[in-house]
Amino acid sequence: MSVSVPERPERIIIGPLEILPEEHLARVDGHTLTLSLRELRLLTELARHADRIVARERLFEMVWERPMRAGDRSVDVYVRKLRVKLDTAVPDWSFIHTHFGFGYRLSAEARQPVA
Amino acid sequence: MSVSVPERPERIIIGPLEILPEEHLARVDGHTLTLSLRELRLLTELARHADRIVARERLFEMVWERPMRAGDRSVDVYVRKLRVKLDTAVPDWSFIHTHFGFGYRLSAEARQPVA
DNA sequence: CAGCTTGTTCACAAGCGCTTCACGAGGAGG
DNA sequence: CCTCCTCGTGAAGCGCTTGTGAACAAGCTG
Repeated sequence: MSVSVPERPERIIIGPLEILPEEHLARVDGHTLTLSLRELRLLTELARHADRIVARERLFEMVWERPMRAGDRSVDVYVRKLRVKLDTAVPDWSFIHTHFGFGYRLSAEARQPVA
Repeated sequence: MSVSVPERPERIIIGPLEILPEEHLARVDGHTLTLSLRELRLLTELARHADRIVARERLFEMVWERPMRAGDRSVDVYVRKLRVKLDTAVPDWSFIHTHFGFGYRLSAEARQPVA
């Protein structure tokens, strides 16, 4: 049997980004993001593996909970949705980085100040 | 039969440079480098032979997994790509050193402070 | 039923990686 | 100093991967 330990709610912090998966909530630099279920789950899984590269297939399996069909572009499409929302909220940070041929990596990186 | 030993992932450290081949990841001084497959493999092989000179032909065979044709300049081209990326990330260190007529050697060396 | 949101899928545009060339600079040896 | 060979460097061509906008269907709400 399992003894239930009173677990504190998961709370992930990546630079100015804060995610509370149980609360379906993500904030960045004060702003609360309006994310759909898929968007939040994708962001959460990326955040749980922050600073590491996560393969598309792995991301898909974690978020969609089924194997990814070859050629499925869903992950890309949702990465884009997240990028747009994050970028709108905090234009001077970039979070989701593409690793060509491998997958994506979430890291908070300050962006070049505008010239 | 074989007893499976839980192997820890390979992790190579050369001064401020850290390489995690299985994760397709290399960091230097905190920054995650954006490397292509070839770049990462070349860097990995150089790093596995750190502080020793590795002949072009050997490098080519380890990275490309086929014999090198005479006159092939691929190794040089990729060495350059790595140098540019490393130098952009940490300008005050130099890593890949040319040994004329022999090959290349990876060592972390502090560079002259700018005049 | 009409209007909105989410999720999925397409098709095209854009970008990136790999390879190969070409030319110039830099060492080595006479 | 001259010549030959090695290495540094920039760029073009091709194919494949990723970015992006939009259409379409399903579900929810008033």
